[in-house]
Amino acid sequence: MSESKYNHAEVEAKWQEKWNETNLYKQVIDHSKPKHYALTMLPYPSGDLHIGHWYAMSPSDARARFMRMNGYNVLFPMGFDAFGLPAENAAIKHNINPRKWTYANIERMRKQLQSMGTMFDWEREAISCDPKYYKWSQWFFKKLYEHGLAYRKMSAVDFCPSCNTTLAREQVWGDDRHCERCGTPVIKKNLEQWFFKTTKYAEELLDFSQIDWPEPVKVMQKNWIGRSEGAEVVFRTEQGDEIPVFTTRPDTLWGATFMVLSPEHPFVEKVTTPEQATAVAEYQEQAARLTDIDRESEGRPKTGVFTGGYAVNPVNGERIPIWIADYVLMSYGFGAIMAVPAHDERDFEFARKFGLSIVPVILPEEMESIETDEMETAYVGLGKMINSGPLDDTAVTNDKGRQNPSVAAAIDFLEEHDIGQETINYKLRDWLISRQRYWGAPIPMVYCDNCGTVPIPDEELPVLLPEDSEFAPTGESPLKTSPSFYETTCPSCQGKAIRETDTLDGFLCSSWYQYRYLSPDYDEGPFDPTEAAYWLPVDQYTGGIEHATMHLIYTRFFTMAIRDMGLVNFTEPMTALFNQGMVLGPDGEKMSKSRGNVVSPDNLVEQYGADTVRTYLMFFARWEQGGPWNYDGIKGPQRLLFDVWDVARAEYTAVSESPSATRDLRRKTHQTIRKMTQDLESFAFNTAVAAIMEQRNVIKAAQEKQEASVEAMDEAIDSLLLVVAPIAPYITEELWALRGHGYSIHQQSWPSWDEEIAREESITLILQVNGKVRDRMEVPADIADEAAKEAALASENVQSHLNGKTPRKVIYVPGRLVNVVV
RNA sequence: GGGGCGGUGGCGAAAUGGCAGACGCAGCGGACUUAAAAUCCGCCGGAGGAAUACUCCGUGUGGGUUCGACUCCCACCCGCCCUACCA
Repeated sequence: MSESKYNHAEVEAKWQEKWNETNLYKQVIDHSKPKHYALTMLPYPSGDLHIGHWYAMSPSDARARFMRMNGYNVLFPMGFDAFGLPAENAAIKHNINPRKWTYANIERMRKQLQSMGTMFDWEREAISCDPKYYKWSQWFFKKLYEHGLAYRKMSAVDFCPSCNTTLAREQVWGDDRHCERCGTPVIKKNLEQWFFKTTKYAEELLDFSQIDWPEPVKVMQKNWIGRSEGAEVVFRTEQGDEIPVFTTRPDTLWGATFMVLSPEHPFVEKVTTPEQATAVAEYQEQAARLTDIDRESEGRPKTGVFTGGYAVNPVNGERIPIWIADYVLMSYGFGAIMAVPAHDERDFEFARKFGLSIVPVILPEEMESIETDEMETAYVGLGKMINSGPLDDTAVTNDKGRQNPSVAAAIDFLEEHDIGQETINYKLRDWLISRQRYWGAPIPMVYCDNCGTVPIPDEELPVLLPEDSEFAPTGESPLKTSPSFYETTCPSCQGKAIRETDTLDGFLCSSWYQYRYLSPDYDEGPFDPTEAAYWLPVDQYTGGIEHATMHLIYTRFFTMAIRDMGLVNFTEPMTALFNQGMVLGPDGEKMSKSRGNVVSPDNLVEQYGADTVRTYLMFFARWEQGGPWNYDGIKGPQRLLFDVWDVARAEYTAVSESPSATRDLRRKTHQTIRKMTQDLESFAFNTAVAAIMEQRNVIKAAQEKQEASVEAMDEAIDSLLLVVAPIAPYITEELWALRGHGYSIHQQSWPSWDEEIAREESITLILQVNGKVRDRMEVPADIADEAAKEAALASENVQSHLNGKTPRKVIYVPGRLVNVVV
């Protein structure tokens, strides 16, 4: 049929050049069209693009192209999240300056991204390690500081002894609490660190009413934020120090028979008696040596030491011992608990082990009395309060917080007596943003003996990374090796001062990249307000679900914070989100360099061409599902595109034209347009490709038979090219031109369908008896209810399965089936 | 322990509560070819059956709702991922 085969290398090179020359993908403000800001998560420039990048980006690109053909003015930018650990570790390994290494990678990856045939507007590219970018990351840090959202404090942080750096909570992985990068078990270390007050927005972050995000992401964020309703209760030591605790069960307060402090609790030294000092110090040392896995694994027997000190239970004046134990974490609540062994498993185990007293204060409904000695485990169920003075007999239900009568009564009691109050506690912690690393944006602060902590004035931004610093980790911040960097003068008093030598967490840079894309060269502010007014917020975000609890919380927090500064006028950065699944390695495991199962697309792209690889990636799995990589099926999409090439170039004549053949072809054509529209709208790329294949099959058969009209064939081919264009942009552009249409196919309108033409004339009616298929027959699609039922009862097979019984009920499901019930 | 996602042919998968397996891959048989590749035609969940007649079984397991369940409900098993002594 065709003389020349499709040469993907030639065609792709040709159109890439033409697209560049003609600025086909330049995206500018156009008030005559509705805007659509399509955003896909930007990559780390840590090497080459792997198949996962293609899997994430080419369907996103197809969606953006689809929106453009549907009349939207689409912004679809790309950039590089170029700061942070992955880039730096790789640079260290290759013994080359992180900047040179990063930019070399960016060069390569940008080419690979272009070869993918994406419609990215490269004039909007933003690179987070570029001084003109991080100037504004630093500016935002200052803004957060000025608005009381950034503070510095001494803090025990997760520390990787191998990478020599602190880690964010999110960078500590796995059951054994290991370093995300190198797998080394994490230890604790105390350092002075900068934090952002993410907790201030904990409540608002729980409100998802303004966003159309996948349910799993919302649930994961909700769990991550971890809201608990309860009470803060102030206990007092015998020395008179106040020790507040958080509890979700203030109704068990009368059963608090001892207190437990975290070994790192600041009051430990104060409450410890001289006799116990040695034991306490030893225990603290031992706890500090343990990694969190050892401390936090649930099956591990409880350990702890008595401090010798006592506190007073504020509700009943009981003198209760104060212990320290590593099952109490400094990082949650107040780092101290009231222990109610009768009604908490952990406290029960601890009390039994160390012979501490157990006082039940909840009587289970079905019991007359509850005896401590007979308890084999803590009782966590419902019942009524006992041994609780004025609150005795209050009902205890399973409800949370004030919904529970006993909790409500206890809170009222606390507040009346001024010993505590209702509180909500969150698992969410403030965002630690200090990094003892070279490859990040320097934190723009100086420390002056006279003036204290002073921000760098705006006109002196950016604080540039020094070139003369060591960048390999030494345990100290690398910038401490550069006196020319840290020795400075105080912006306030002009006296000698020292710069902050830590750098910003890369997640800060990626919290606002969607804003920098608007105007990557703009220097009057972080983004051009004119661009922002038109494009923001992001209409459709796409990316992996693995970012559910870090990036996607950070960027929401960031946007809420800058909204409160008046920098933007919306709350949510991304209105809609779609999560694609992950392409796993061929072994079914997550791809990683350490596992050696990373798949490069380069060979495939060379052999099959970008269009085929794109089409295959969209076909090979449900997009939100992903799965283990294999390319066994790539021949399918390859044959599909070869066939498209052949049918679109065929000289077609209708040898024996028949109206019904024409009608059949047109019906399938319009059905395909409808299906493609619905599927691309809903990210169902795999069934979209299947629909193209069906249309291909129909067109091939029609060309064979030569019965459909030339007009119907032209319509079939042209609309096929249009609906395939977002998926396979090169081959369709070439064929569009070969068929004599104007440049470019990607600027055409999405084809519309006619329901009348798409409608089926006849259907296969399924005939069931008692829900089992017994016969089927071709009937007109618009068959009436009665006619369908009659036809069903007339069927021999149906009659034979009725065994002479009288139908009790006959159900007709229009267009589908008749079910005869006996 | 908590949470999320999933379990359908040899494989990837499809299916507003309505014909389970669309669309592909691989495989098998045939055509073309000196041969292979490519291409084309046919078959392709299991069992019985000469059969494109028909029948039975079949979407992790067991129940339930329904005229009808891959789909909804309850209980459980398995796999993957996240989280975890969260007071």
